[in-house]
Amino acid sequence: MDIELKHIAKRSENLSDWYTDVILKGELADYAPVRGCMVYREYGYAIWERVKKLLGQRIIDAGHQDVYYPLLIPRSLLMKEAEHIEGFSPEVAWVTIGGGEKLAEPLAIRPTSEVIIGTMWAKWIGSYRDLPILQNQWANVVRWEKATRPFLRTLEFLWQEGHTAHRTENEAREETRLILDIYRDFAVDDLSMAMLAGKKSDSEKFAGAVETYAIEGMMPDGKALQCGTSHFLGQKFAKAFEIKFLDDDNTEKLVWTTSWGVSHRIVGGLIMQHGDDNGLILPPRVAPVQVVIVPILYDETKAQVLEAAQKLGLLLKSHSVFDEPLRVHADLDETTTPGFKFSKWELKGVPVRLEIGPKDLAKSQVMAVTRDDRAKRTLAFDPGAGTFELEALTGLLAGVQQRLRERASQELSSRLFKVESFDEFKETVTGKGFAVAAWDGTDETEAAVKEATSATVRVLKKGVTSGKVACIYSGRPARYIAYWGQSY
RNA sequence: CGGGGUGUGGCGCAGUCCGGUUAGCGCGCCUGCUUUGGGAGCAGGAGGUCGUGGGUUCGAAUCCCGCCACCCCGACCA
Repeated sequence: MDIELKHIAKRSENLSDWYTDVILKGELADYAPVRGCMVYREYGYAIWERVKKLLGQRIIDAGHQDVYYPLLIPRSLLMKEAEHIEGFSPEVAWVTIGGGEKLAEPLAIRPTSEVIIGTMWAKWIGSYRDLPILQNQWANVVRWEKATRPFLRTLEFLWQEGHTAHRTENEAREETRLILDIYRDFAVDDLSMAMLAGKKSDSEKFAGAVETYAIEGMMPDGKALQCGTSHFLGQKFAKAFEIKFLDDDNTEKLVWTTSWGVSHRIVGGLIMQHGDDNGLILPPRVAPVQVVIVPILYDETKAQVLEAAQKLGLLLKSHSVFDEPLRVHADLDETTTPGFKFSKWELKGVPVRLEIGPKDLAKSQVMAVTRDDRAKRTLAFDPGAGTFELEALTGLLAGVQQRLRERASQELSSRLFKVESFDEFKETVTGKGFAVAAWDGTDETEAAVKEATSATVRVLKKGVTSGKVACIYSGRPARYIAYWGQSY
């Protein structure tokens, strides 16, 4: 049966409008009365809380501990690392008045926390025995962006920023790559997303980094979205902030540091990679509501059906899926029709819906519908005996999680194009996806390509080429094979 | 930040060009009855001073200027 979708734009026709519609009408977020800022509503914040839980656990499991540093950073600290301030100064917001008086020294609202953290580390680190330092903070930061979009780019955003200090270069480099793996695994396993992971070109590096690695997702409009970055900072910040330690050979050395972050932008990527014309499709691991129960109410049977729906809800709440209590919501509202509820929860992307009506009750079953493929099947449920096919439900949830992952993976594969000519290159990066193309490795070439196509190197493919391949733009011997694309 | 567009009950819009009684419509909302397995129907009702500040005028949603916000394209960025 056809569904009338008068309320949201079609994802297949207008991704941009669809994106805004599902966020506003799905009640994830709303625009705040401050330019470029958004309010996370209950459902949207719940998704972020899931990200915090799942990614946070991976970070903790890798040996890091959570901390919290101040929001405000004295100007003098921010100025200490030259590349860092050069990169960030255009987008820093400043506090110049406090308590009604002009401040002697302006305070920056943190755009990121390297400098204030480095300052404290210089105080805390004395010996090699104090290393490594493995910290993570969940925080908000402000970057004065010119153009904003919910989740993808906002003036204030929520993120996780990790900061580590190490005794040796090698250890810090390993940390950088470990985090990249954690980010990729989190995106793939928990969010069912598809990502390219690799090193950034110099021009795309973090301000103050020696090397930057990133995970990059591909969106349905053919544009890339950077979803997480991991930076090897070398000794640049250690030098600027004099973060030194006495090694076991009794000589004073500078530490090696890293920093890395995933922001709420990844929620924007999650939304875009998984939806359909009916709204969001959330992978069960991150879905705030994994199962919604919709009772089908008629006057004569209302009482029994409501009671059964409630019982089912309680039963499911005590069940665990993916090692966590099942997140179930029984939508017992008697003032809206079942059809309305179906659409509403589909818009919100709930992975599994359980319908229970008089016909089901008579047959001791419920109707289960999976969000991604809308497949229907019955599951045995006996309210009297309190029995339900819990394992089958777990299987349905696992199935959604896996199908989404496979679909995203196929979608990414279908958007990788090996290109041999610059014409092909241009066509690919304007709406099709990633161009996999040889690059001579120079800033000039990357800048020229960006000028001509607005595409940049998103990440480099591993390894250096033999030099026999010609750069897609300059024709000179290539140093790298790169994934190029236009980005958000 | 440059170019383009938009701003009128909660949402989507008409009205603006060419100023003139009580600013309309659809959806939503409230009440009642009938409904309820894919966004229910009928009846009644509430709700806006036209983004905002100034100006022109006897009179401004409508004309002029400033500002703000949002959308699209570009530049910049997680």
